[in-house]
Amino acid sequence: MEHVARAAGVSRATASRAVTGQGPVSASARDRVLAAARALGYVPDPLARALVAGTGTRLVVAVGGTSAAVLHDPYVARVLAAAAAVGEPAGLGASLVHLPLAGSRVLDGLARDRGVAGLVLVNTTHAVLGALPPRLAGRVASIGTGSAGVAGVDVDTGSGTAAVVEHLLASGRRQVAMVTGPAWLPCTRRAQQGYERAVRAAGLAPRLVPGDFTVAAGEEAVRAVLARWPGTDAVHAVSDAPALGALRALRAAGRRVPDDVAVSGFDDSAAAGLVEPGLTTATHPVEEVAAAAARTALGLAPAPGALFPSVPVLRGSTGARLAG
Amino acid sequence: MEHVARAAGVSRATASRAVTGQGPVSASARDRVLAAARALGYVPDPLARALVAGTGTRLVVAVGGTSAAVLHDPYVARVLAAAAAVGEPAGLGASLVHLPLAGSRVLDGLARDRGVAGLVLVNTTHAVLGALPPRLAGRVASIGTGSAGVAGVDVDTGSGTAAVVEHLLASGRRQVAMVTGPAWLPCTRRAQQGYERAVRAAGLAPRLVPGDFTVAAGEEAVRAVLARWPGTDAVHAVSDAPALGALRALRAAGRRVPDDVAVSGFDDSAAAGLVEPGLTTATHPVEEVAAAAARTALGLAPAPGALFPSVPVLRGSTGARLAG
DNA sequence: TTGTAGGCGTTATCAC
DNA sequence: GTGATAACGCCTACAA
Repeated sequence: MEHVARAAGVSRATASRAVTGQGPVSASARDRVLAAARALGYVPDPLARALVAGTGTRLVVAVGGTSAAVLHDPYVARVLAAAAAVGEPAGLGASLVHLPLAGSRVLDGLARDRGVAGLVLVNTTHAVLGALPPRLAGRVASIGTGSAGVAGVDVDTGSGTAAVVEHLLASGRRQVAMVTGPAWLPCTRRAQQGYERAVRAAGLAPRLVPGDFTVAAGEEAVRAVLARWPGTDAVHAVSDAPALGALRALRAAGRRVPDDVAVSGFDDSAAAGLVEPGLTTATHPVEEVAAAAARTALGLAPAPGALFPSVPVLRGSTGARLAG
Repeated sequence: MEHVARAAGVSRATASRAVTGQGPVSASARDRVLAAARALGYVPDPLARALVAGTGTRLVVAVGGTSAAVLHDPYVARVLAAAAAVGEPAGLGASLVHLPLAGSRVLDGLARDRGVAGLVLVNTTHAVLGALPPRLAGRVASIGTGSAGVAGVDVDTGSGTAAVVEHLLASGRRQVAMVTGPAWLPCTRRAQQGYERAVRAAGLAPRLVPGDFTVAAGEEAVRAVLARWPGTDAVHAVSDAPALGALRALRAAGRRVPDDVAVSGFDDSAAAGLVEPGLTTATHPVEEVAAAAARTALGLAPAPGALFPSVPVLRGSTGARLAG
């Protein structure tokens, strides 16, 4: 910038004002500075800017979970990529950290780290929300559950789930079980409530089995379902991975899908359209949700007022004839 | 750090030497500084460090491709996550950018941007390697094709592919076609050569059809294969996505897998184990490869001397009895 | 071995 | 409207 200022015949201060657009600058000076900057190929140093502004240079995506294995989840990778895309224009990178269920050590470290520009919480628990250091205030957004001080950005999982379950019921299923999310994760409650609402509206009783976001959990849950309610004719899972596990376990148990048992999931992951039969699920804009959370954490935009929509995607696993 | 130094009764310079481990410090002074740092919860500011060192704060993952859609590829997301994991301890974030096939504009911008600590190239072309600005020298690593000035980190796709194709041949297949990678991507040549080597060793002629890393390309390629060589009894694809597409297209064409036609892919993606029949493929340590590239770009480690290994994973799509 | 002083590139606060 | 000047937090000659 020294060079730019000299080339334009002004001081560094004026040059700075011209490139940032902040503060008073005469039109002629501004034009000369901008021209010089372009000619010299000047690019402002994000570091120095962040240093003086005290804002940090990276957007941290912190994922709650019982083990660091959650960091390998494809969904988490999508969120990270979306966060990186939001930060890129401003020269901000994205980081990925695991947040143990009961530990504010990581959170404290993040709060002290001056390199942290913003924090996006994934799989947010009340414990995390409660342990959030005050220094982070205003720079945090949560995908899912929010709180008084933390903006929550989320999908209308309740309606999305209810719509999928209603499809199961409309196609004649009467014994519909659900593989729920882990008990420690509050935002999966809404999906569960959507299921319960739909099932009760049809005059049926909910059949809940605990699970999580893994294929293995879906397999195990289905074995539990079949043992407890052998007549089950439909299984809905809190996300696609356990639904795919359910598909496998049902097949292993000799049940035909969708003839004997229908299966549905949630998220419309890449694999949902590839398996045979295709997995009925609900889609929602993962990248958009993550980007909105990232922008909110960075103070680039206010938290969206409404929930992002979730719409059913009907495929063969529930007997639908629509292509996958 | 001011506080830490004062608490330890030394100057800022000594405190700095103690925390960085660089330069001469007496043991007693070092211990006092470290103790004080811990007590005060001191965390060095990565920004200020990078500013004075001129090293940047983010690790950029640049992905070559005909369109920005490559940024949504699950494989790219895995690479980004691995890069983020490598940078995290040093307070470095990761960024994701698209590199058009024929454009050094992006590369030039990256070279000027002082926030860039290192660059990891994915889907590297010779054009990109040739257009690499000298200012980036020593801070770049490529996953796949490298060059004189750019460290290449890669998988032994040749042997991995050959091993999978040999499995096809060993199980009696005689008309084995391959869906190759895009012509502009040099590193997929090695996979193709592995296929050709295996096929020729069996006294057969190669049957090549161009494709890319998408499901749709696999579907289209299979239609071309069946039109040209109706007797085809096996299809190997350059990666899992086109292999899964091949699976679908074969089924749509009324061919049974694996009875009529065997199918194999490469990468061992998440979906490979979930489809029915399971997709035979070759696995390799994507995260390790990406982490090695990231470390190399950051100067944290020299480029690995040998190729990372790729080993076949046999599943039902080639008639293997091993579980998927 | 230690302290002092200078600088990394930028923005913000003042006088002018 | 403009130009010095002081930060931001850290590292590193250089001198002691």
